[in-house]
Amino acid sequence: MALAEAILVCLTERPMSGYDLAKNFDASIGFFWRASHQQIYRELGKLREKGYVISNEVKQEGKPNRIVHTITSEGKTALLTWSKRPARFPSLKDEMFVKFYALDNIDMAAFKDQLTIRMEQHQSKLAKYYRIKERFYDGKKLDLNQKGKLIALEMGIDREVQMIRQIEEATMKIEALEIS
Amino acid sequence: MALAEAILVCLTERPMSGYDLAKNFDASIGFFWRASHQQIYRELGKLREKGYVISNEVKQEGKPNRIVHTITSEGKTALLTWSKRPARFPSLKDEMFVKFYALDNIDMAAFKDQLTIRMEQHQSKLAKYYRIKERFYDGKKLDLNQKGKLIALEMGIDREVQMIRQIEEATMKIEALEIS
DNA sequence: AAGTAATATGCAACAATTTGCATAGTTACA
DNA sequence: TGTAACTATGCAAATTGTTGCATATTACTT
Repeated sequence: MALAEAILVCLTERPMSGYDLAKNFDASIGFFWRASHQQIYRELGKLREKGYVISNEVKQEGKPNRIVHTITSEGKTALLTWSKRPARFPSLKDEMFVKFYALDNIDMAAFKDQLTIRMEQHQSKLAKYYRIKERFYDGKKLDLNQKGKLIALEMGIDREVQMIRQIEEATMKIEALEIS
Repeated sequence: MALAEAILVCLTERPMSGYDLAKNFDASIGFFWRASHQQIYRELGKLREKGYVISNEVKQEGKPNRIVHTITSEGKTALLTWSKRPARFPSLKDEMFVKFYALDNIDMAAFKDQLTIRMEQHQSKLAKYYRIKERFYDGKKLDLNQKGKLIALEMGIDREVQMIRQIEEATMKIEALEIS
């Protein structure tokens, strides 16, 4: 249940509302741990119960009031404890691979189209990562925290590059099968 | 919910018991879609209700009886329909990356140890993949189904090689941070 | 003037996953 | 003779994740 920790990690940077966190997940830490706003709000409730965050309502005019969550020292302790526990081996789940296991029972033309779509998705993700890298990291003076994020981002870039190459290669292999 | 489909894919090869499927998931298709035996048994119940499999008890002496599941033509139709739907983009979740986002709030020594452990896990997974490739694919005459599995396996190998390299690089980057 | 997007929060239902337990016989080893 | 591993199945509870809905205001577009 690293969702709790991912939220706490975000809150070490600055106090945030659920909405802020959801945006942060969309554009940053969520590259490596996805979560919807519904999940985030529910988890924030649990974190408040445990005393890992305190929540303050901030009046806003026009818009609905924001509830800003701040990490407590208990929360920081919990983070440190978590950091010492070994990270779980990620369980990969990818329908695309399952389809490779059933080449003789699927619609091959449809599958090839899907591979193309999938490759494009990885390309647009890659482009997004590059934009972020350029905008926030290249040529900037970085503190320890930012350097860590940059390492993760570069690993993400690497992964997308690999996925694109892998799908290209797999597509060619499949085409070769069909000719023979 | 590709678990249902992953099971059906396995059953296209031959009728299997829940136990057989669980082993299959441990050693083959589960590399790309993990599932526990509890999940598999429950899903088999659903597949039976839908008429996608039929289940027959086979008497065994000494051991508990096996319940062998066979895919029906409805099941095969469902597989074909599924194959035409675009595969979901896999949502990656990796605690390790989350920890990179919190370098200034974690126990760095513990984290480095974890990176080492993680690298070893990828190495043993890689070794396993190589053994399977050698044993079942290298120098063998392969049908379409087996060729598809081999493509997936090679993508898996590629991914593990990348992960090992990535973690090595990341470890070096972290060490460089600490010296400066 | 109406529609859409963005801001901001959250409930409820459902689906999927994990974890722990339970049963029960067989085989192999020390 | 005990104990561990393997065969074989499954329930129950808890957690996590997805989908759909609901509210309410501002700002921009058609």
